[in-house]
Amino acid sequence: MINLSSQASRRKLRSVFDDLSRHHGPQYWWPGETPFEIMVGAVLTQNTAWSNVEKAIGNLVARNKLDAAAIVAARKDHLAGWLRPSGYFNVKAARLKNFCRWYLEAGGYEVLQQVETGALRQALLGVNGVGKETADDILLYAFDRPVFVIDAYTRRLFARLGLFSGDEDYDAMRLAIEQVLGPDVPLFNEYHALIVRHAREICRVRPRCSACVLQPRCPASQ
DNA sequence: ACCCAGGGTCATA
DNA sequence: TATGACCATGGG
Repeated sequence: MINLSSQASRRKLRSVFDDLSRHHGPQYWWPGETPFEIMVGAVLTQNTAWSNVEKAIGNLVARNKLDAAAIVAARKDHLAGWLRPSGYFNVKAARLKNFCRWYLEAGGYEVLQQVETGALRQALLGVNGVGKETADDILLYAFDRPVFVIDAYTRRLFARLGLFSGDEDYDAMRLAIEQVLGPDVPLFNEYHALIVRHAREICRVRPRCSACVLQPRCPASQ
């Protein structure tokens, strides 16, 4: 990893954000009406296109099952059926049940909002099916905690900008960026949203534009 | 037909 | 600690 404490790296991280922000405008993330819906979406979007997640959440809403107690009470095969469009539906049915069981036993949103960020992160990581990125999505977007989410796009972008080698440990990369840019919840929120937006709506339409550095096999970055 | 998606777990070495 | 197999639908 390069020296992120240098002024050059700091300015680079800022200027990339400014460019993305000017280009795309505000993103209003995370899509979802409530913190609980954001948490459900974070689990369902694991390695999955958001358009498919929306269908699964739509199924839950249509059956009045977008609720932790209802999900815990539901039969697993029924839940899997509702989650089918989001892929990995058997795995995700189990994961979502695990998460909801923990969420209820922990006391729900108001209680969890009182928990210190590091402890809350550890608790989330203790849920089978919640890994680091999912936990950080939940911390940042459902609990408004100053956590920088590291996903595959973020690794590619920062690696190809020369800020990282790309294969750093997740938390080493996260902490380094958090030190340089934050703590700043609105900035972390918008930065991650812009990176995903940039990959989703530009690179596919114009595969040779500079944004294609976010794609797995970018001809302009190898 | 192929590639990819807003990952994570588990078994194995 | 570090790979590899596995999970699975839907859009480009």
